[in-house]
Amino acid sequence: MTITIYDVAREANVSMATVSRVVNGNPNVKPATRKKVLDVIKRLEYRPNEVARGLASKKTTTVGVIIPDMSNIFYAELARGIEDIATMYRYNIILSNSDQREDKELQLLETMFGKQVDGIVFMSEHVSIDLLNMMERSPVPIVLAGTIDATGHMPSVNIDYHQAAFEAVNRLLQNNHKRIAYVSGSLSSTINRAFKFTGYEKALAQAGIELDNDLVVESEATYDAGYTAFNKLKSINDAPTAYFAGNDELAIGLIHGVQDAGLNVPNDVEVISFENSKLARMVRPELTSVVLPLYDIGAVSMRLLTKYMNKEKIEEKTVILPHRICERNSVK
Amino acid sequence: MTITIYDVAREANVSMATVSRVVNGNPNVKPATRKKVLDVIKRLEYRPNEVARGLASKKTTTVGVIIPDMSNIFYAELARGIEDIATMYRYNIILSNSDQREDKELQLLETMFGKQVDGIVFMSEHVSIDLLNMMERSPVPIVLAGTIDATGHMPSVNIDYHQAAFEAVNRLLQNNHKRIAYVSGSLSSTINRAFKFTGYEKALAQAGIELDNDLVVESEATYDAGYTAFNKLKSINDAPTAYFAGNDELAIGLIHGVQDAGLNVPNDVEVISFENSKLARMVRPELTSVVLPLYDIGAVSMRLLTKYMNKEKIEEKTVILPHRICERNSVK
DNA sequence: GTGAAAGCGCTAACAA
DNA sequence: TTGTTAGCGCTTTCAC
Repeated sequence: MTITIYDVAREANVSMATVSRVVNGNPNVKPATRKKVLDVIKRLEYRPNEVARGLASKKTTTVGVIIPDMSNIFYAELARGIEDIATMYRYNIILSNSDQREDKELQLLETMFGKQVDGIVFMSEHVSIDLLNMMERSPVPIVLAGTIDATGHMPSVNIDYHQAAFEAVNRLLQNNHKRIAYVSGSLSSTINRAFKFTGYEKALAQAGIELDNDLVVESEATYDAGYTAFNKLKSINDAPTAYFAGNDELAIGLIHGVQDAGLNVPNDVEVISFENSKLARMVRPELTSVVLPLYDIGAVSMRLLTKYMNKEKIEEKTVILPHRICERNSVK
Repeated sequence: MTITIYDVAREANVSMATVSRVVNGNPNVKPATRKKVLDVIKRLEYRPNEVARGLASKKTTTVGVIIPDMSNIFYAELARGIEDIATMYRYNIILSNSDQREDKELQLLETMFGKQVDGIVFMSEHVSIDLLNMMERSPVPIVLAGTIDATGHMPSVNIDYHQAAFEAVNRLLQNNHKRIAYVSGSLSSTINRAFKFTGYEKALAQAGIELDNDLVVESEATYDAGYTAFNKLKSINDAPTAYFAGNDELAIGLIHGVQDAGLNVPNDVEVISFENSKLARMVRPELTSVVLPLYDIGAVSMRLLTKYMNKEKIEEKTVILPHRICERNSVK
């Protein structure tokens, strides 16, 4: 038998409204009766039913988080930032994996609406029109974390990927490389295609180097793919002497490819990464990398969401966090 | 204006009970009226309010997951297994980080009870008495995933850590090592202390080697800690020639320590790990490791939980999954 | 096969 | 300062 607010009221000889008041910290309760109620609550081990509360108040203090893959270190870090800020603001999180499948993303949004979440943080490498339509008709605020909405309609938090990629490639250019490869994750990812790739392009153009499509390889964003990419590129004519890797795993795969070919990083081949997860220090040489502040992106997204949920005034609906390059030893 | 079951009923000229029946797939509805209702639902874009449903039915189809740190690759993998099976059974997941702090764990349980979750999957390196007491008085089933309950009262899924550690150390013994170090994560972790350590102990004893406490180093379970541990042990008298690492990060730190000291793995020093995450293949040499089936532990835990939630008969309340050693190149 | 009506446990006016 | 009373949107008997 679960005990309800009504039981407490009866035991304490007050109305349920009064119990509700003390439970919700409403100041309009005489200290004496507050104490009386609190005592009964403790004695009966009363615990408010948040579902009932949610139905009555139309607020569930839970937010939905839609993530491509929580076992991916990249997204796990983002999610941790989200969760930390969520708990700071007393929200709980319903976390679901979408595996980047649009149908699942759509269905997950639907599920979260049904569960009456107070808001949603959404992550994906590509936001389709259908998704955007659904989001714009959302009953609750949604913010995009580390994900790009081409229309710019949705609140979002990111870094300037284009500029960051530009700088990364420039860092390589600085060492006089003429043949710089871009080993990217999937180019169906908006960030990879429309921002990082164009940053790469721009840096080359500015250095007067013609883009060679043979030097841009699209693959999964994994260690094996990096390894494979190097082995594919090492034997082409005029092979690249430097690599811009889409993420740390790719970079490590690349480096091991180089080393297994009897070459040295950074003396024979230089590699710059784009992520700076804790993996970056777990290779020899350690990775020089653009630092993507994943945790912060998650945290700021959630903070932004709380502002929407509280109907606070929003200064920046599209926030761009700063980035930098962390110098280590994969680039001279 | 959100539209409710009542709106649908009115538009379809039926009672809300009938709408409820079609929404819930109750067969006692004439096909014609079912169709009529379905049409109205589609036209009005009606979406059932799961909170109201939860209040009325006393089931929320959501389960709580308490995890030490979701940004830790180890737990993230476990959580992914949990989530996959949860969605397979149409549950959603409320995920919260405890950072292994008992007060947070306690409070998180309380929160989840309040949210009326239908069940809980709990992970922690140490389950205190207070926690156990609270769990035994839980209104909903709880299963422990990859975590040990000394009393054996709670349902749980694990591997035989003791035996696995025993085998790992034996693998090293097989190569005639006499000085084998155990670089563990925190020994306040029940698994590390009561199972892996004793497995190590037993293997040594059986080989007639006396336990040397200088060779067991307790640290964080991180890359840096592994690196540091090697540097601490390399210069002691009769330094270890083989290492049993508590997890992959530790193992990689150890290996880089060895290499930075100008030594070779596995020729000068051998290292065996205990985890086999994807990191295991991202070092040179690749790690020989006990494979801890994290994803499966998560998946099986969740499956077990569904059985409890459905009040199915439970065959094994304490499930032990099989393990094995994956041979790669950090051990000869 | 369908409807009426009583809750589920709480919040939030509104009165007193 | 406290109590009364409607709901919140749905499920679930129980009749018909």
